[in-house]
Amino acid sequence: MTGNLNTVKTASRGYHHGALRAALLDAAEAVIAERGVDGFSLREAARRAGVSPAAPAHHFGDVRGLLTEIAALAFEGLAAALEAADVSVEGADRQARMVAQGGAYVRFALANRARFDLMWRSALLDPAHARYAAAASRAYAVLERGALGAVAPRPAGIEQAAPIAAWSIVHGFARLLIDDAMPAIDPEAADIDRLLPAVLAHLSI
Amino acid sequence: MTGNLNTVKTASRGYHHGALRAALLDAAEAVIAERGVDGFSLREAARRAGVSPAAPAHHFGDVRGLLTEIAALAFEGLAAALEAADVSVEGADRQARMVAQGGAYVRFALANRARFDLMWRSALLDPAHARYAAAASRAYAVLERGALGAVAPRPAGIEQAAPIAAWSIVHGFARLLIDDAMPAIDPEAADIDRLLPAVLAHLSI
DNA sequence: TGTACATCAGTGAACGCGCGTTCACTGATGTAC
DNA sequence: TGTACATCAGTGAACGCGCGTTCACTGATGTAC
Repeated sequence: MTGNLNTVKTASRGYHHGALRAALLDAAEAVIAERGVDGFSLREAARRAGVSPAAPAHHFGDVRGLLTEIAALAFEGLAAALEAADVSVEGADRQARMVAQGGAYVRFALANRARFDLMWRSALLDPAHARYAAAASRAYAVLERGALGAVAPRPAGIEQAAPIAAWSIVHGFARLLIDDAMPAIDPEAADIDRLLPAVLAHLSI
Repeated sequence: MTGNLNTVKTASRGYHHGALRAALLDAAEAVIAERGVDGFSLREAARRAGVSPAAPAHHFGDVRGLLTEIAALAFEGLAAALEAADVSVEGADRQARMVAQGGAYVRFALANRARFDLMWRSALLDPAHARYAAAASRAYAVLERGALGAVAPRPAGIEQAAPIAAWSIVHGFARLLIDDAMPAIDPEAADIDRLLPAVLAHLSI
């Protein structure tokens, strides 16, 4: 958790909270970060926001609504991180842009483990949620642009193998780290900074 | 689910079941396949095996024990699939072996979605479980051998970037498919058979 | 071959738990006139 | 500027639920002699 990203103001708190929606999002993010996605509960989030268990319904409908909102915010954060990485290598060739974006993708996942986990738990999310769907496809569009190059003509053939390959390798690397599948490597340490470029070097776009 | 893999015999069933351990594993696999990992419950597995909710404890200790056993079986299945793929391309070059194993990896994941999901849910599993740990590292060893080549001298440098790159790309591709992150692609259809080689073509080992 | 007995693999009722959601409600806010 | 009133955002108690595990128990099995 990176803090009260969603809290606009801390109200003096009478009967009406004033900024409960944001407070609930913050609390829920904290619960997920501490206990993992499986350890999340709506009641616990309400408890931390200092509010009755029935309160969240006014803002999010049900649990799924709250979780999907969080996933949407996470996708927006990922898209922004990818875009920033792309801007930072303006004018470079496709391979360089891909490496820059790939690094941003993995760094985002490691810095937001629980959030990243939630993003892909589709069983818990509402696919009809507009903001969520928009954010997810925006993130993919940014990634695709980086991998294909802004001016590369889209081959008329089947699916885009190049961006899928790029997405797959960074996603797989991030997931294996997050799921503790590579115990020899410490995700917190500088290992990643050395290993990631070496891994991405095996990808030719 | 591929069926009663674990059922050795169907006992006539008196007070003692006769093959309850295997029956519980089968039932648990069925529950996970139907309802997903999050939808699993020990009671439901016991119910399906026709047995009291206290019975599983005699064979697996607790839920974690049962789930870890299933994950261990899944890792053994994955290792076997990878090995079979490797044998089928005996003598070919590293790239060809990598593609063969990569295909086997993705096919295993798609044919065993819930099982594959469970394999990486480390929060639910017991890392001290001997069979599980052994099966997981065996699977990785097979993959590494395929990616590096049996005779390739291990570079004395840092971590093995090549096998990690190969693992990452196939793992990422499989996960994105399983998590419904690529809605344009139907994991069941022949799409995969066309797309996967094109994706793996971007990986140079 | 028969018998005593330890061990094993089940039972089923009960435990306490925390959950998401519903319900009738009430206090606060803000708008129309 | 004051007042009536609709709407909004909370309360807190209660609902029913299914869960994993514990417990004292009992029926079946198999082994020693």
